[in-house]
Formats: sequence, C-alpha cells, structure tokens
Amino acid sequence: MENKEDRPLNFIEKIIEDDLKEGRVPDNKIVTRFPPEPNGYLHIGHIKAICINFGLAEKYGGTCHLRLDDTNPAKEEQEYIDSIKDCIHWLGFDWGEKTYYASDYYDQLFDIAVRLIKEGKAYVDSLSPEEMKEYRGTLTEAGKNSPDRDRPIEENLDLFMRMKNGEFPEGAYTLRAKIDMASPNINMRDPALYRIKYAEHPRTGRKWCIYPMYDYTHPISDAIEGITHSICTLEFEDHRPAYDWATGIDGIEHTPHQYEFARLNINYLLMSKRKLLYLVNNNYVTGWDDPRMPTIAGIRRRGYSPESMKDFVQRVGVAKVESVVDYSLMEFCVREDLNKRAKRLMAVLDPLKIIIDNYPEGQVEYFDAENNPEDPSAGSHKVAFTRELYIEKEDFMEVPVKGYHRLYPGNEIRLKHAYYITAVSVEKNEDGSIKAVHCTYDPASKGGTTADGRKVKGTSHWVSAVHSVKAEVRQYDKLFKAENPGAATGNYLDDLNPESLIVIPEALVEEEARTAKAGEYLQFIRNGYYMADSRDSSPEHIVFNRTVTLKDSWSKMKTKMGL
RNA sequence: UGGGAAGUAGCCAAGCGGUUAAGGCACUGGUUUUUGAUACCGGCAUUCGAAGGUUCGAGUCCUUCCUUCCCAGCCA
Repeated sequence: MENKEDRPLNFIEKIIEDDLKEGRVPDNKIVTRFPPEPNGYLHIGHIKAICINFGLAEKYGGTCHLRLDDTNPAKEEQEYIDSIKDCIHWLGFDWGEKTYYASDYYDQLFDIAVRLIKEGKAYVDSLSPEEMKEYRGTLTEAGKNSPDRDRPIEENLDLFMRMKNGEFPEGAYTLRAKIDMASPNINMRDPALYRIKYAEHPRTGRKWCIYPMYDYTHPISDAIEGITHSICTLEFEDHRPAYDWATGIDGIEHTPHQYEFARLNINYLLMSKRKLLYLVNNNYVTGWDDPRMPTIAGIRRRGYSPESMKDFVQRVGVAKVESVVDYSLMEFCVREDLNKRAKRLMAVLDPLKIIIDNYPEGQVEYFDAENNPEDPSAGSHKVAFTRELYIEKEDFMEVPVKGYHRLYPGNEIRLKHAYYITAVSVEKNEDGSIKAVHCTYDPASKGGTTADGRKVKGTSHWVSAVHSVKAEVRQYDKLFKAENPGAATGNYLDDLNPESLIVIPEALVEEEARTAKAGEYLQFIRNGYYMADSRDSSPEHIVFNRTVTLKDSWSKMKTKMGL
C-alpha cells in the first residue's frame, strides 16, 4: 500500500487505508463503482470521478464496477451507454466482463419494497406532485403527514401491485418510505421510492411501468454489488442519511458507505449538460464531439491525450472544497505529455515566399528531420529543400523591432534542419505588400551548423514551395472568453469567444504530414500541438485540429512592449 | 431565520499542538538550446476567513462572528 507517486494521501485514500488496516473491508478487497446515468455524454468533470473510482481500485488491488444508473427511462438511451463505455476505455480503464445496470436489480428492488410495505415502512400515496410539495414543508418549516400515510398495509400492498400492473396513470400514486415528515433534512421527509412511468426502457423495454428512485436504488445497488466505498460528489451529502436508511433495511447484508468529494470545475469551461445541449442544438458548435466541447469526445478529437487528463486530475487532487481549477493547469498537463510523444513536423500557417537566389534552380535536397528531440528512439523523416520556400509571415520583418531576432534584411537565421540564410532584398506587389523575400544561403551551413561555430539567434521552420502539401488547419481556442461564462451579463452566450475557431483553409505542411492519422500526436514546430481530425480529414483533404499552442514568451514580450 | 458542508498565495493543495507554513500551476528573473518550445537554476504566504480564548508553544484545541456552496423532482 505504499504511496508510489510520493504524493500525500487524499482524504478518501486515508479512509480506505484506515479501513483496510482495521480489517473493515471484506477480504481486504475494496470495491468502488462509477455510476453514470446514461442520459448524456461524459465530460471532463466525469474524468475526475472515473479516475477516483477506477484509480482507487487499481491502487488498492480492488475492483471498480461500471454501473449504468438507468432508473429513469424517460431520459436514457442506448447511444449514451455506448458512448460512456467508449470514453472510459479511451481513458485506459476497464471494468472487466460484467457491466452492471441498476435495472438488473428491478426484481430485487421490487421485492424489498413489498417487504417494506408489509413491515409498515412504506406506503402508497395518492398525493399529486403539487400536493406532495405542499405537504413536504419548506427548508425552515416541518412538513406534515400525507393523509395516506396510515393506509392499511393490505391496501398498500394491493395498490402497489396494481401500480406495477399498470392499472393507474402516471402520477396517480407513488410508493413512499415512512420516515419523518418533520426531519430537518428534506430528503428524509418520506422520500418517494417508486413512481409510475410509461416509457420504453433501453434494457427492460416495457416490462415495467413503475421505476425506483435514486435514493432507493443507489444504496441497494451498492449493497448488492458489495461496494465498499461509494464515492460521489458533494451535492449528495444531504442524501447520506437516505443512503444509510436504505442500506439499513432489514435483510440487506452488506453495508457500504458513501463519501463525497468536490466536483471538478475549470474556469472558461461550462459543464452544464443543459447549456452544452443548447450550444449543440443551436449550432454554436458542430456537435457533442466538437473539439471545443468539454466532453470527452470533444477533447479526444481535439487531440488531448488520456494520460494528460489523468495527470491533470491527479494534480488537482481530491478534497471537499468547492474549487475552480485554472484552465492553464490543464494546458500545462497536455503540453507536458505531448512534448514527450508528439511527432515534430513543419507546417507554415501564414506563408511568406522565400527565394534563395544562390541556390540552384530545380535542385532538391532531402534533410533528416528528427521526429522528436525528446525521444531519440522516435527516429526521423525526410524533408525536401528547394530554392523557393515558405516561412511564416511573422518570421520576417522588413524593419525589425527591438529584440527581434528572426529574418530581416541583412540578418542571418537558420532554417530548421537545413541551412543558414540571410535576407537580401524584398520583392513587393503593386499594393506594397511583400511578394517574396530574396535571400542567400551559406552552403557551408548544411544541416544547420557551420564549422566556424558562429551563432544565429533565430531558427525558422519552413516548407518547400514545390513539395509542400495543402491542409486545412483548424485553430481552436477556448469556447468562452470569460473565466466564468455568463457571470457578467447573466447570459453565457455573451461570453462566447468569437475566435474559438479560426480556419486556415490552405496551410502548407511538409509531405510527411500526409501520413498523420487521427490519434497520432503531432507538434507543428513553433506552432503548437495538432492532431488530424477524426471526422473530416482524408487523404484528399487533410484537416488538422490544434490541440493547444506552445508556450509563447515572444508574444508575451510583444504585448509587454505594446506591439 | 431549518439542515448539511467548506474557508491555507492569483488557482489547486499538503499540513493531524513543537525548528524558517510541503508541492504543482500561474507569474517572474536568469542559464542552456537547431522550436523565442523543452530542460535547468532562482524568486514568489512573518501568515492560515475575523476576533477573542486555552497553552511554555496554535494553521492545528475552544468560543463567537463572517463569507461561500448544497438541499424543498413522482431527476440523478
């Protein structure tokens, strides 16, 4: 049970280690569970819950169940179940052969309900939703008992059977636990156990027309599965008494315990399912897997690695303070991971033509370009060099500003992997814009160094004018430009970043980029990390998504100098 | 004004009565560099929401207060 990462234990790990040490865990095997309701797509916030539950099981040699909490057929769909499974696998976790479903326990749950009725601990209530609300009282006033609370057991039993048999319309009756209408905890004021619902369930079809509620289903499901540590988010703290009530029902052997942690919040991001749905439905984004979406499908398509996201969650930690993590931490994590694994390529996004006057026309040289300077085992690939090339527009200034050490007339820079060049003259269009920059190269600088060891301060990436390939490059940025979208005006749409996607229809990439496939991590040298788009990229029309930029101290300096 | 929780740096987060309050991100200086990237070195809380108290000694214990979050679905 040693702490490999040399990181202090979080409060849940402490509880577990203590439980293990004190022999409170059956067979010394902890059992956790990740219990999403299949009513939508998983987002970054879920990654935390997934990592906690699966991670804990991994760390302490236990198991973690995937359990679909499918007790509300009105909202749930098979599509979501499939997507949830896919996302967990993408993160690198596995739940083994068996997928658990709350719906697997419908029979047991029903039997237990019947038992509760027989023991006088549950009753069938005919109050309408509005009446029930009235009877529940308020936060500061006790509720009052339903007129049906003392209905005879036989009658409750009969009514419950008839509810099950579909004799009543939706809303006519509920089954309620008889707990305490005066409890200061509203969740304990005779919570509903079952409601009537005529809906097609993704797994049980039309077999049932009554469905168990969360507060009743969840703890019993945990108990049935032998969950030892039931970990959920803070908003369920108030439900713990209900959880304990349910696991305390006579005849339930195993008693799991619920622990709550703070959910993950990240600034500039929106996690609300409702708001994300609005963005999708109203075409602010292209879908749930739009690379700007905080969904797992979105960040995956954007080019984030699962390892970096796990690292991110690890660094954030697990506590009970409701916190908002800096977006920059997430960016740091991807960069750190991608730096070690991304294949380096050269891509010119905003081309400026360079003509090397003293380089023979028609000559082609192939240089070796290392795939990753951080990892020599990654090998290298070839790049073609010719007399006419393109570099980034921002890598040339006719009149350089102070501190600029890229190309400008009279200055020598290095073309990555190739030669030193010096700008000699500027060829202009009629409108005064630069048509091309004429340069000379030093043949003795082949490979990017010279025998005299002279230093050049700037190194630019480039592509051959004849060998480069066109590609669409999608420059993604944050979807929202405010840390807390909607905080200022009350409408999060006001904070949408108009520059969250800038499409460069015809960027020029080196030939090697043709081999890139979705899933392969790339770095366009000096531009950022990229990945081929899983949906739209094809050999005929290559599309790259920008995952994240590189850190850029030059642009920071520029803004500091007021440029 | 009921109940449940939480307050340590710009953001996370350790700290569990005993030398100068871990660490990471951000920020910031510098070194190296064939990516103005990376890497590396340095700086960044006399103070822990506030005020009292206990103690030889308090971020840690006690009291009061303040602030923030969650709860009144037949959602999860």
